[in-house]
Amino acid sequence: MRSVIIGFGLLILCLLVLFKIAEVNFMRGDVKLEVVVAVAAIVFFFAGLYVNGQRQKKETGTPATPPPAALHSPIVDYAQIKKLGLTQREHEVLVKMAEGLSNQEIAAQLFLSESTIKTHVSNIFIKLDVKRRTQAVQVARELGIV
Amino acid sequence: MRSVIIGFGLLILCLLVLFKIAEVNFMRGDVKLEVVVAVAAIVFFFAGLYVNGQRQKKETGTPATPPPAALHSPIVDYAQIKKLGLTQREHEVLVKMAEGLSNQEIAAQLFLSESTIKTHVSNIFIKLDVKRRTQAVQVARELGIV
DNA sequence: AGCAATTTGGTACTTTAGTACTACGGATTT
DNA sequence: AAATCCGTAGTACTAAAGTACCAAATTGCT
Repeated sequence: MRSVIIGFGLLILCLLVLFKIAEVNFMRGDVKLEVVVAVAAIVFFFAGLYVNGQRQKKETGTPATPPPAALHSPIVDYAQIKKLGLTQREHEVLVKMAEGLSNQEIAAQLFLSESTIKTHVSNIFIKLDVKRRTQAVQVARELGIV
Repeated sequence: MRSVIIGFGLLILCLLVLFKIAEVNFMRGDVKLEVVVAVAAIVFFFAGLYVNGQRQKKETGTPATPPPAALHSPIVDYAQIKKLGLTQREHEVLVKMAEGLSNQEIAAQLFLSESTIKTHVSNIFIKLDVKRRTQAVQVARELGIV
């Protein structure tokens, strides 16, 4: 968390510096508007890539912090998910289910119909070999996929 | 894949339009350089986020170390239980609920009728301030009482 | 281009969960 | 002794969950 704040601080600082440099050069007529915008675009594009990359790293494994009795651990065992044959969407629904949401609430959060959620839920049950959602959550926790 | 191309095409189109609008307005002095750059920065930042998100979706397989994850935490916070006003029986039912059992199954295991379990479950919901059993389990885990 | 898997959505149905009461015996407290 | 809490159980109802199908559009892969 601290590194994220520091990182962002540095990024903002760099951008402010670049900004000033660009402004000065632009006012002198050395640089065109297009170039300034393009540089900003490229920098932020990669900033976006980097930020998302960092976020994904946490979910991909890397026991950065030892188990502090974490509740919904960010450590997700993707190998296990693959082994079970769970799809991206199904896993997404499973996580929402573990958060205690109803089918209707999950549908609203994912901008889907309740029917779709029910379909996903049923498929999850088959793949996890369970009969109820509470059981599914229990198994999912045991397998480290939520 | 096609949607990505279409999306990028639209994005580029929008950017070109915005670009021209910005240029015109900028030349007229209506808009400041900062605003133009900021808009470009924000758009590309989210574009970066989106692109990485799509990319990550494909790489689901990760040979991460399966974290055994001590599920059945034997550490139960009795002070918390008391604070919530949960009785022994209610806590007992709550534990069974967290194990993914149905009301019927809990009734069978505790040699009670399903009606009794329903009564307990309803009282648990009131005390935990939740609406569904999955939510109750989630809250119970957070509070360390299961 | 074509096939398999994924995602989304639907209908119709059964089952389980949950709500809102009531009631009663036993234990504990006042 | 009266009041209160706990545990038990019931009825009658509504809401949600779950099952079993089907179907169509997308996407991934070859």
